[in-house]
Parts: sequence; structure tokens; C-alpha cells
Amino acid sequence: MQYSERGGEVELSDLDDFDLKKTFECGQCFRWNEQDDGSYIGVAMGRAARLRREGDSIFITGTAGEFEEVWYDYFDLSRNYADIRGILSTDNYMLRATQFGAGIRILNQDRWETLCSFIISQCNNIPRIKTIVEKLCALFGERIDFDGGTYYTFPPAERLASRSEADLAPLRCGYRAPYILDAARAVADGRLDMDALASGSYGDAMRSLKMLSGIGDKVANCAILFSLRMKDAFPVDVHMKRAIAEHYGKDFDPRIFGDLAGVAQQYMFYYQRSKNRP
DNA sequence: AAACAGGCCTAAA
DNA sequence: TTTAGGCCTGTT
Repeated sequence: MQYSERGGEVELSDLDDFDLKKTFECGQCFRWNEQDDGSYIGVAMGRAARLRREGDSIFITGTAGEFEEVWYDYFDLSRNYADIRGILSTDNYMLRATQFGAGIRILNQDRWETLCSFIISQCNNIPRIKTIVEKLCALFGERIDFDGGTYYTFPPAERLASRSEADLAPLRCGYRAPYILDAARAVADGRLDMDALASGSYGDAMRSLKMLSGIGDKVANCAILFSLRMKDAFPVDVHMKRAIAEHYGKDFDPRIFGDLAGVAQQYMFYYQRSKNRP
């Protein structure tokens, strides 16, 4: 991968896998939206950006400094996903899944935002998850004017910690509201230190996250995979249960994919969901 | 109209 | 250790 700054954008060339649609719509994030011209605008890590593909290059708004400071890591650009697909093609099914999902990258997202978003995701569908998250940001985040539009950052846990369930009522997120507040307070008062968890073990992270009400195996694994950078975390939801039942059976163990199990999970999930859509 | 949607919690075997 | 029912809300 090479990059160079020009005219308010950074051009990425000589890339391995990087499909914007698959990366942003494979279910790992909720705040990147496709525009009429095929580009994507989103807010992440406290700033707004637009990404577009032109030929073999990807263009990201901002300076080279911003790219080095934020986006290089956010888009996991130090990892070669074409190589990973090869490693994960351990059987015929995984060969098909990785080919179908070629272009997916696992994002290294903000820890609190990821935890909070996946608390909201439980027993919910993607359009409604996105609506609730956007309302949360519009109500409590910082306004950003970008490219002629108005956007909002994801509110820090500290800002939510002092709110009440009544304050969250406009979100219409139902029984998840107290879960959000519990988690926000735990982060704000240091009971849950996600930065510390990131440098600890998977087991410690699981135990700490599951101490909070409303966080079980699935939500904890999503937070660990998508924000603590542990690519061996393996979230299992209803779609993954189907995929596993159809292709592996009862005594499936994600450890067959080693420290890339979480990446394997994302290929399986994306492939499975494509079959369940009309 | 009833069932379902990217779970989690509690109670009960 | 596993299983059933309930939970807010919006959509089909």
C-alpha cells in the first residue's frame, strides 16, 4: 500500500483487498452511508470523512497527517487481507466464503462507540440500529459541518453517564436504555477500562465486559473483535448459528481458524446473510 | 394480526 | 448446564 496527499485527499494505491461497500455494510459498523455518487461518508474517531474509489485507488478526505494518525489504523491497512483469505481457505466452504467476501476489512473502531452500538444491536435489525445510533449522536454528540452537510460525533461515555432513562427516551431503544447507561457509567467512573482490556487477555476482556448488565457473549465478542483488536474473538449470532449448523455441525470449534477466527467469522457472516436475503 | 428482528436476564429443571 | 418466557419498539 502506498499513499500520497493531493488536493485535500489522500490517495491509496497498490492496495490489497479494500471494497468500500463490503467493508462498510458487512455488519461491523453503523455510521458509514453510501452517497448518490457511490462514495461513503461517515463519522468515526471524532471526525467526518468521505471515501471513494477511482480505478485501483481509494481516496480519503483529509491530510496525510490525519491519515497516518487515524485512518491507516482504523482501516487496518497494515494487514494483508488477500493473504488472510488464503490462510482461511481451509475447506471448500471457507474458500467460497472468502471469495464472496473478498474486499472486506475488519475496522479498528472506537472502543466505547463499538460497545454501545452492539448493546443497541441486540434483538434488533440494522436499519433500526442505525436510526437509534444516529439519534444518540444527534442528541448528545458534537456537531461537525462537513462537505455541506451536518454530522455528529459519537458521544463519549462521560457525557451519557449523567443522563437518565428519561433523557434517552427519544431514542426509542426500549429495554436497552438502562444497559447503555450502566455501561456509560462503568466506563466513566473507571470500573470498565477498555484501553486496559485491549492490552490484556481475551479471557479477562470477556469477564470484565460480561460483568455489566445487558452484555452477554455475543455483544462482548463484537466489542472485542471490532474495537479491542483481538482478531481471534468469534461472535456467534443467529446467522452464525445457521452457518455453523449447515457447514460444520455440533462440535465446531472456532479455534481451527487460530488467531484469525474473528476474520473468518466475518466472511462466514457476510456470506450467510447474502443467502438469507431475497 | 401475529411473528420476528444481529440478545440478555431470570427462573426453573 | 440447558431451556422457556419476557422484554421495548418497529416492520411485515
